[in-house]
Amino acid sequence: MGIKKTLLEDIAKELNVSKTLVSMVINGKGDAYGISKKTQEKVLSKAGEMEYTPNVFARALRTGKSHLIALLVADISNPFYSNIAKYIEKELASKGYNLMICSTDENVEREEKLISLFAEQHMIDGLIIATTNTSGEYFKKERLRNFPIVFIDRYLTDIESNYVVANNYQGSLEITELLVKKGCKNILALNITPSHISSLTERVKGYKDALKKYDILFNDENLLEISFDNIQNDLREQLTNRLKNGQKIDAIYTLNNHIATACLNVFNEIGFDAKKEGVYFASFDDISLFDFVKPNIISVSQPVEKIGIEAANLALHLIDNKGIDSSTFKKIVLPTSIISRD
Amino acid sequence: MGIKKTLLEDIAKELNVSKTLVSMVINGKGDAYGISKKTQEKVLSKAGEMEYTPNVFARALRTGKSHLIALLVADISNPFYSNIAKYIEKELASKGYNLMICSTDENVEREEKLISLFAEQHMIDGLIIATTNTSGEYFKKERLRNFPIVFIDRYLTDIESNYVVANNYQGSLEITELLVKKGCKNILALNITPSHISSLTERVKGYKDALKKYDILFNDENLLEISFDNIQNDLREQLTNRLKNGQKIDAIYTLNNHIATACLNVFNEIGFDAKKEGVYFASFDDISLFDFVKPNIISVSQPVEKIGIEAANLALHLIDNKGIDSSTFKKIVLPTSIISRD
DNA sequence: TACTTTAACTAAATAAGTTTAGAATTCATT
DNA sequence: AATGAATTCTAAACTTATTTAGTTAAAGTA
Repeated sequence: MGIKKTLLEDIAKELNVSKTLVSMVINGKGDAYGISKKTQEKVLSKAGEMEYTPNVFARALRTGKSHLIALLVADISNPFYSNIAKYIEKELASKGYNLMICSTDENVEREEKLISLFAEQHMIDGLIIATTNTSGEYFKKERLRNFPIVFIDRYLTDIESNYVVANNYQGSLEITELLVKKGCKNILALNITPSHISSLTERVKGYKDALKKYDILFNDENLLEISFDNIQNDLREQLTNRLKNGQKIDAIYTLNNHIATACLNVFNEIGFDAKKEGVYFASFDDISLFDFVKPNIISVSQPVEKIGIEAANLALHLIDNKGIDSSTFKKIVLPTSIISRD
Repeated sequence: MGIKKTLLEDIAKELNVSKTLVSMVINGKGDAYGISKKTQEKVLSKAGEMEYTPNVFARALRTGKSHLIALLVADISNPFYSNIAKYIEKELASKGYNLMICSTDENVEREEKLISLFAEQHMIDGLIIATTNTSGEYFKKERLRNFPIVFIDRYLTDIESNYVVANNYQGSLEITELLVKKGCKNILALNITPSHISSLTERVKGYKDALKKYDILFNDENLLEISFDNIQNDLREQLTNRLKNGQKIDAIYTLNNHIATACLNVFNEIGFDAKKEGVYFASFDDISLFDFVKPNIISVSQPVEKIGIEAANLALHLIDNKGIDSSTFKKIVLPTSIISRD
């Protein structure tokens, strides 16, 4: 049946002291409560000897703190998110916090259910989220007021919030600019729909503004919206259609890594050789394997490590200053970098 | 300050019943305890109206069940693990369980600390782990006896355990065989060291047995052990050295995706063109992007979805049958498939 | 000596549920 | 009418910590 866990009371009995005292010492408050050095030592050594580990649930129940933070992302198998997750976890671990990672599958209902489960009932102390929600309505709930939430990757434009994001606008502007400088006049941008999320709208804006900057008229047929739910098929259809009709393309720019890989797949399927056709391939979001992929990929790389670390620390800051400070929102926008593979 | 949470007691007061009754109804035990249908309805509707959600800590404290399962892997940003994680999470969510994912960084101490934190103090109900440990000694601890643990990807040979793994031996044998059939006689295998983990030793065995099967003498200089901590540099050094000296190579076979990507990087660095040199490139572990990578990669693909689902269900099974059944261990070995890109 | 202060410690309340043992009411039976 | 059984519900104990309010004993002071 396994061995019985050591409780505070067991240590207390062994030493003929109260469990109050043991609790105080274990939590490092011995000095603050005036427990003698000798007693503190006795308690600590006995606790070690008996392999005491506190019951996290009893502690969380009493204190209201679980030392647990949740990370909600669309899909943990997306390397962008799994990399961020790695750094968040590392940063939190160093501060004594643990991370729960959950995928929402870009499903608003599931996202809200998870938030309700975790945050509203205070199972977690804080939440880091790449929201898939269209609006901030849900986050205005009374129950979520004052709950430490850090948005990453995407933020909601209709509510004030704490967030850590890459400079999507700037990155997109720069990569488009680079393509233009390489002589491109007809850059086909491939976006995901529904594309209400801030990161995508800003990338679109960056793309358009770069064109404007160089007096290139934005052409409606050069921005395709690919359905997220049926990405492969929809992309194949729209792309082949676009390649046949309309003005000749000199670059394809995918607005995230998800479309980028789908696009590579479609290239294979329809036998499109970007190099042969003289078409540049560019993508927002870099994946390390892009270094070895057949059509050279020019990409915007996001500072995933920085995003992770900043998000973790912002969450911890909000937890520590709950209530206080709640009127000022931290908005952290980090620079991206262009990786031009020639 | 946020709004006060609804408690069982609040519902009880509103309806003039005991919180015992409310608890029973909420937990679906109304019929079992003979609570009248009418009362049950009243309770449920009031609970909905007041947006009641149980306090997970109070519940976990009393019942000893947290409905939390932890997944420990070396590195959540490794696509192999993040994919498995995704399917485990999905499967668990459908059964009312939540997942905590943690990276151990292939660090035994960190792994043991996490197990101690989570499992020994029963923060979690079960553990799914791709262990980085050399031996099963730690898992023999009295405290872990009878704790539901499912090993994935790797298992320990010196203890009996429940595990879900791919058939590493068979997969490695098959891919080596394929290379031999393509005419390769000098296949350079690249392994990670320390390589005590079962998956790697079995892949090595599969590699050697395939050679034996075709009467090819295994050559010691054709199995390089690359240091995990310094993978890029060590690989560069050993590979360039091996390419210069010794018998000419006709294939390179990396024993996991980590070495595979490192190897691709080194190819770039040292300007090695596998295709030009007439060297096949093969790898255990498939990554979807391999489809577009420059030297064609022949790979062994593991059934990640299946591994995730089986592991999740095995963990749940162990949790449900704790104590019972503990003498028989489930060992699930799943078939791999070869992806030969020609 | 009597009173205050300080040091060192403890009993009991508390967090929010679940479970056990039993009570109150109704109904049926002799 | 009394007894037994079934139905429906509840008080109190319990889970394991933390925290509050307070006690005891020793030391210091007037």
